[in-house]
Amino acid sequence: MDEERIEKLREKGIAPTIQRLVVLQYLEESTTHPTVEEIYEALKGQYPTFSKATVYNTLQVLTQAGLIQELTIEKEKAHYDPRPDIHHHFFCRRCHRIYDVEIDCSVVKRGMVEGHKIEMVQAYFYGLCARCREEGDA
Amino acid sequence: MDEERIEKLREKGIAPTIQRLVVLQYLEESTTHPTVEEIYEALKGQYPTFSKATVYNTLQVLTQAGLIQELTIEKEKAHYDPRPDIHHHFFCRRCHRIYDVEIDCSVVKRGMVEGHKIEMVQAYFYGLCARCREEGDA
DNA sequence: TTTCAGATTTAGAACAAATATAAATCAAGA
DNA sequence: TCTTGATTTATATTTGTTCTAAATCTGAAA
Ligand SMILES: [Mn+2]
Ligand SMILES: [Mn+2]
Ligand SMILES: [Zn+2]
Ligand SMILES: [Zn+2]
Repeated sequence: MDEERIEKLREKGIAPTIQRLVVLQYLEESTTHPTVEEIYEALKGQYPTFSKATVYNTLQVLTQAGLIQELTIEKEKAHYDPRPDIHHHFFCRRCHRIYDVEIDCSVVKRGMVEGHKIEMVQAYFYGLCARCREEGDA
Repeated sequence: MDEERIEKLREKGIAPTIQRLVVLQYLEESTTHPTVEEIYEALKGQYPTFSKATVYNTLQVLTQAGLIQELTIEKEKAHYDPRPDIHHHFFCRRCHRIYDVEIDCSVVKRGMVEGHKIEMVQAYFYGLCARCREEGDA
């Protein structure tokens, strides 16, 4: 059930509309850090009048509320992550998959770098992923 | 003199045209991690027929050659960094300044994370910079 | 129940960064 | 000097995102 999800939104003062619940559910069930386009394409069939503007609006609302986070790992388009906590990511240049990476960095924990107060962190590793490395070369 | 700069380009097989030298020099003398717009605005007066397309082309060539690097620290627009080596950055939400941050991360040094081969790294810290913190609050 | 007001959704226009295109210019070697 | 390929340039196009204004929905008040 999405009772949990409804509660999650209510706690942040966000009206739990069907559209918002569907976007949040899709994100939470995904592991790929999807883009707006991917979210929209996946959900538009399910809901006839569903609009891309709503996807943008919803993701903005959820991000601002700290329920999800936005990744700028690709220059061209934003990706979205159902996990709002600080964690790192790996982007494969071959298959374009985005992996979560579990590392804990002492600097992040300290909350300060060179006198600057850290409020958010994004760390992106780029290269060739394990899966792609096993297959063909380069 | 820009003899050094000419040599730098030649080593990478890049023809040292005036436009490329001027862009590279501007970048090397900057400390702000400028955008295409900023680079173009700063240089267009200096060179009458200078074009924004050339700035885009040049930055792409220099980035691919590994002479500079591109930062996706802001979703809206790319910033450019004369230092091609791995180092981290801090972005101030108040003044929008981008600071270099000198940290060395053991994961980066190892060159591997969870089976994925690391070829490049971008780590972005966001928050309130030292300068802004001293001044007004929030 | 009906009415109303504010929030939300929606379609499409507008915007901005970046890329693609094709003509003009340049530079080096024959 | 002529030729050829690389580079620059102006402009058009593309793409992701934001803005706008009308339509729709929802919940409270009458
Ligand atoms: Mn993640
Ligand atoms: Mn830097
Ligand atoms: Zn891969
Ligand atoms: Zn600041």
